Amino acid sequence: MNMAVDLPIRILVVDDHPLLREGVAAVIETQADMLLAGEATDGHEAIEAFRSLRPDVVLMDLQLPGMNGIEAIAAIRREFAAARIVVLTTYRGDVQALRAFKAGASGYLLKSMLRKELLETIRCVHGGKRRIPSEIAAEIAEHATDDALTMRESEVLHHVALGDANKEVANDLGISEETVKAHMKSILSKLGAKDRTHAVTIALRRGIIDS
Amino acid sequence: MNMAVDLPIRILVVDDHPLLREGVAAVIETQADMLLAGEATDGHEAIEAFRSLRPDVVLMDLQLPGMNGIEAIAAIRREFAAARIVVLTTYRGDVQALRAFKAGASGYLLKSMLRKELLETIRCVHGGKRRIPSEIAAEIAEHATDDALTMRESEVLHHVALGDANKEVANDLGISEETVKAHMKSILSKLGAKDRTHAVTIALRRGIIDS
DNA sequence: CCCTGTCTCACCCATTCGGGGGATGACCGA
DNA sequence: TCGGTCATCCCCCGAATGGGTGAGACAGGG
Repeated sequence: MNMAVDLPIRILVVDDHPLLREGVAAVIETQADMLLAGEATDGHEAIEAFRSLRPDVVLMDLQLPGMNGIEAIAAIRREFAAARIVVLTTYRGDVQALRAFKAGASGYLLKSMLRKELLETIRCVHGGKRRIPSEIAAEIAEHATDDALTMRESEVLHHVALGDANKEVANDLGISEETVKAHMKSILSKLGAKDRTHAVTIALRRGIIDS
Repeated sequence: MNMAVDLPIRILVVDDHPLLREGVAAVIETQADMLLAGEATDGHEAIEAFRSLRPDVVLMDLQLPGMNGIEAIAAIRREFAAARIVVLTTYRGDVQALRAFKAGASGYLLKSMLRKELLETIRCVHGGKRRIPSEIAAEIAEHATDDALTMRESEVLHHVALGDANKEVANDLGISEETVKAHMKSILSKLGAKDRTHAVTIALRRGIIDS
C-alpha cells in the first residue's frame, strides 16, 4: 500500500452557475488531496472535458442548458465505464435522482449540503463506493414502490400540463380520445392525484415532466 | 470628497446553499474594495444579521426556508430605509423579480451570471443606483402589461393546484362555489390559460404560486 | 362625487372530466 | 407457452368545468 505518494483527486465541475463553480473550486482548493481539473457549463462541454482531462471525479448538475445532465452522465459512462460521477443539484424531486443512478451516477448531493459532506462524498466515490444521502435514499425508496409513469403517460401528461383537453391530446398523438382517457386514469391512479391539475402539480414537483 | 480613504464595501450574503455562499465569498475576497461582513441562511437570520452588522450591501436569495426572501427584504427596508439589497437567485420567473423591487430591492442578479456582473452590480448598488439586467427588465416590462393576479385569485389558484375542486376551494375559503368559479374565470383570462391545469402550469413557471 | 377594481353571488348550458366497467393485440421475460 | 405489462379502443353516466350574462357591496383614487 503506497499511501505515501497519494496523487490528488482530480475533479471536473459541471454547472451553468459560475458562482457555484467558484464555490466548489474554493472548497476543493482548501484540500491537499484534491485538485480542480476543469470546469464545464453544459453536457456537451462536460463530455469533451472528460475526454481530454480524464478526471477522477465529476461533479454534475442536472439542470443544464442544452444537453440534460442525465444524458451527459449516460454518455460519459458509455464511453468510460469507470467514470465516477456525483450529482450536485438543487432539490428537483425524486425521479431525477433515480434516473441519475440508473444513468450511472455514484453519488447524489444537494447544493444545500455542507462542504463537509461534499468532501466526504468525493473521497467516498473516488474510492469506488457509492454514496447517497439518507434523505434522498428514503425518497427513492418511497417512490420506488409507486409505479413510475410510462413513456406514453408522461407524454400525455405533458400535453395536459399545457392545457390540452383529452381530445386535443388525442389529435396531437394520433390516438383515440378514449385512449387518452385511459392513460389519464392510469396517471391519476399512479400519482395518487385528485384530478389532472393535481397530477401536473405533482409531476412538476417530482421532475416527471418539465415546465 | 475624501476618495483617498475608501472603506471597503461590507457585504452580507443570504442563501441557504453553503456552496454558493462560499463561491460568492471567494469572489468577494479577491476584491480589494470589498469585504464579506457575514452570512445568513434564512430570512430571520438575515434580519438579525443586518441589525448587528449593518452591511453596506446585502446579497439575498429569494428561495429561503422559513421566511420568504421578499418578506425579508421588506422587513429590512422597513427598519433600515437606506439598506441596499441585491436579489441573487436562480431563474424563478418574472413575478418574483417585480415583487422584489416592490419590496425594496436595488438590484437583481441571476446565479448563472458571471462574477464580473456580480461585482459591477455590488459597486453600482453601493453607489446608490439601481441595477437590473436587461433580460429581467424586459420580462418585467412584458408582464407588467398583463394584469397581475389579486391576492384572492392567487389563493384560489393555490388550492386548485393541489387538486381541489371549486366546491372544496369554496369550503376552504368560506365563500360560495359561484364565487370561486368567478375567480377562476378571471384567472384564466388574466393568464391567458386554456383551462385550470394550464393556469397552474403558467403560475408555477412564473412564480405566482409555489410548489 | 363618480368611476374603477375587487370580491361576492346567481343562473343557464354545452362540454369535459373522471370513475366504473370490459376488450384486443403486441411484446417480453419466465 | 404462459402470465404480465403496455398501448390501444369501446361503453355508460354523474359530476365538474368553463363561457356567457348580470349584479350588489365596498374601498380607493381622480
